[in-house]
Amino acid sequence: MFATVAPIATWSSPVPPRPIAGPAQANVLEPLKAVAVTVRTDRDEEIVAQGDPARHCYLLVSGCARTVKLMEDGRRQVGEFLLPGDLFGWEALDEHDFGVEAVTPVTLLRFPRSALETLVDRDRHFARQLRALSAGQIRAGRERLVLLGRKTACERIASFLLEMAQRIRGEGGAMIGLPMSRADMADYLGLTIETVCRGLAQLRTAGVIAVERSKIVILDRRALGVAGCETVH
Amino acid sequence: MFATVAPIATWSSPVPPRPIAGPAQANVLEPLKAVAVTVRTDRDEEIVAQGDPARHCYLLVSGCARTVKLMEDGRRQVGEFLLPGDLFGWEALDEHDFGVEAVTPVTLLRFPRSALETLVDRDRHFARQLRALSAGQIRAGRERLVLLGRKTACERIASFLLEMAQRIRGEGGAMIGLPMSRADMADYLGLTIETVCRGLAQLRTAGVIAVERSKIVILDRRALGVAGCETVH
DNA sequence: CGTACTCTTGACTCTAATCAAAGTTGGTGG
DNA sequence: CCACCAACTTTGATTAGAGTCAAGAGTACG
Repeated sequence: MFATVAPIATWSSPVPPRPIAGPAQANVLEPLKAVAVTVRTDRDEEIVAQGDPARHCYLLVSGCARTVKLMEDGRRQVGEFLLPGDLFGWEALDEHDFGVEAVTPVTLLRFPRSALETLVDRDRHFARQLRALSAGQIRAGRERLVLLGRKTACERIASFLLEMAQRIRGEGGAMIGLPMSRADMADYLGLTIETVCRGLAQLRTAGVIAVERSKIVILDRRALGVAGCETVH
Repeated sequence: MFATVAPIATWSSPVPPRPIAGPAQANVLEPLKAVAVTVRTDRDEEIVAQGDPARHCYLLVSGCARTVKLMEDGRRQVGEFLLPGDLFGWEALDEHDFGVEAVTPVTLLRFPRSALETLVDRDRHFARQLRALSAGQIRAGRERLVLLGRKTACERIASFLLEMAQRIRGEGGAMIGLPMSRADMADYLGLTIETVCRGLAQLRTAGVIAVERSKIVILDRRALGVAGCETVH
């Protein structure tokens, strides 16, 4: 079925906030790479434990990771999904408030937070990029507040799919391969696994998307935007 | 009743992330004050409209304000409450994604975002402070994600009271005067007015707090922390 | 003193969670 | 290569927590 679905459209929306280490920016991180250690991790392995002393920062090179906060009774909230080029941990104070776990096998660069501090003080250009990164994080966080505080289950799911479609940007067209399980999606969206399934089913029935496990095709981007209460960008 | 309630305790928790313009830091903003305009606004007046071009930043001097996102159908999410010393708007890209409204009559300093950019580039000390501020914002935002994504109504309310108690730090003891209405609290916590009332009533019945309109006394801080799922700091 | 507003409480509804069970899929080993 | 197993996903039935609707109480203000 999926092999026969033609690419529907290329994105007309503006470029998403670009990761700090995207192709065009890779050079600004060069000084850090000198002191960086490459780390490889298997699926579901822990990269940073919640509460770890925050000595290091991480730059995700390949794969997908999730940041996680676990409550004492086991309730779990996924903070964000990290994709290649995403930086984690520079904003820690004394310790990492969220843990980091591999969603797929991942490769990361690990370097001391002090190295980042030094670079920021020395390199005005890098400092500006880091500022832009912070601003993007803060704004994205606020968008999540609206999602978690005021959107319905189905709206959250639609918004999530749009976000992922923008960020993953696979080879061809509107098909996206979601690296994370339904459980991860649920904990990201403040829902349960079952509700995520039902929401996807509802969007499928409405003809907005096609779903097959982790592969999702956006059939009607406009309708998905409406379903997610995303004002047209 | 409230006049007879003795102060219960002083806070034993660590200092909260300090606003950038608190007494000790006031000096670093001096260069900005030269180009700043003082703005005064009445209760419920709009200070920044959602979607305004982001030419200015604001430093709240006195009173309380809320940042607000309105969805097309009228659903509302309060992003944060701004208290004296809080900075708003530096993180905007092209436009302010949230509006700002006065909760009480407020005084603010308004200055061009470009002035902040300049200061940041020139003053390493200030840049570091701004970085600390961003980091604090990001961490606070993540805490909110857990609150909105995974906590029950009553837990959200308990967490909120603790946050406000820390930030407002009134003259005497455990009594806090909340400047915002139940509606503002509800939109901050992703709840309805009625649910906020019921949650407060529940905490009152449990003997954890005393409530009278906007005046709230924390009778049992430990129990409130437990009710809010706040791991002991 | 009256009016308008906010807050509180009650009754009922509805969305999403929970509990339960039946498909799917992919990986492993025979 | 195929069968089996464990994990994940999907769907269904029921429950619970928060939302909605409604009415009344308390306050602040003119």
